[in-house]
Amino acid sequence: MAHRGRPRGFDADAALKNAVEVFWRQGYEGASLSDLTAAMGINRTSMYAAFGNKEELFHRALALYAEEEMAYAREALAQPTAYAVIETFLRANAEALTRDDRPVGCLSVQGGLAAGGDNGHIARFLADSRLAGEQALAERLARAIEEGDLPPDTDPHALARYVMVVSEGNAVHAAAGVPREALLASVEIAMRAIPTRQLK
Amino acid sequence: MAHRGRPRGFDADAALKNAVEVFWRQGYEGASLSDLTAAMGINRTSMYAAFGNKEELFHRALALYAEEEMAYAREALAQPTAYAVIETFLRANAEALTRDDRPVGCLSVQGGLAAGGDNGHIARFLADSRLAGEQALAERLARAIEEGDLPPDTDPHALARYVMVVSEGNAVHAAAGVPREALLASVEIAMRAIPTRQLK
DNA sequence: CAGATTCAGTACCGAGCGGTACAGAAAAAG
DNA sequence: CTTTTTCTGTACCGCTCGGTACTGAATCTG
Repeated sequence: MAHRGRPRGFDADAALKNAVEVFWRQGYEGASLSDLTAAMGINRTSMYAAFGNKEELFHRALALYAEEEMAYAREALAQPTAYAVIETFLRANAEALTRDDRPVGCLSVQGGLAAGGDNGHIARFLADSRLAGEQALAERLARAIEEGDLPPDTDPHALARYVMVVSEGNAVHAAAGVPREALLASVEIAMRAIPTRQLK
Repeated sequence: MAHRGRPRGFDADAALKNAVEVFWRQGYEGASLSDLTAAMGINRTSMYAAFGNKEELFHRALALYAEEEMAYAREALAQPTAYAVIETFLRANAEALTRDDRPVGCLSVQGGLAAGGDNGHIARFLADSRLAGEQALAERLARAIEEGDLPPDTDPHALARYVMVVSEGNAVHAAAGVPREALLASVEIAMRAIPTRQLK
């Protein structure tokens, strides 16, 4: 199928990347179309032609965020031991929450927590996406139990949920301006709750 | 000073209590004046006469929330040992986050996380109020160190921050619909990071 | 009683929202 | 060249927002 007419004059991926930052800083409801299009450097009309509407733009933005800004999570899952998986994840998470070239905090956490009215499905969508990460971690921990890397009576879902609780709590702290070193100190304490193979 | 004119025809405290629930469920920006006055059972005009404006109403609502819904935190601080203080706080917190006669989650956490634009000072105000609680806990833990109740090399601020991280992470989970038992399981794991006098 | 204050209710303000319509220019295919 | 598609830009849609003005009735003090 051939292409007819004037081609798109902007880089949709680059524009989406800029939209991510706006949603990250201001949340779904707090980011107005004027904010978004201004940051994306394109016109209102072009945005609707390229992405459909605000909600679809948000979905695309969250997908890009998960792919680029959460890459450390997938890398952490590849660590050889459960302890290393968790420690790598939480430390990288604390650093990602406080990168000085990015908004502080986590897009998924602060993007839709307050959306309780008409946009309740946004909050549910974000919660489900976080739950998917928690599930992936639980499966990795279940494998660790099979490998004798965690005590056999460990509940992998409960442990994964605890890790995500620390991650999200740190996200709330980061959004409040707590510095990186303080987040890492919380990670260090949190790691004391993780069983190690040696202690078994 | 005497009172002249028609007296107020509604219970301001009861109306404020209803406003708390709306802010709790929908956040600061998500709660419209129509939502608020409808729940409070009073007129728009009466609200402005009694509370000033939306932001002052929110301040009053948060104060009432801290006084009534966070009473368990002050009770927890009165526990005899640091371990008991933390465990009592986190368990009561998990239950408060999932009371079926109240909105799920924490007003302070979900009330203003997404407020990044004009209402940024709301988020900062909420963060400061959470920090005050963290500071109170840190002082209680410092006393515990003096009493030999925690190892002398313990950093009370870091430990208090960790406890608040767990509390806020659980608040995020609760807002996502995670049930009480799951929150309590995270508390149980989190407690493994808390030193006890016996283990010293 | 008169005067003061608050009541409930409604209509309205300017502003911003998400989204659309329409303009005229630009760049591709045939 | 014509046609088609997308471009940029502006104006506008209906709606909701927080907040105000005004009305007439109600209820207090003095």
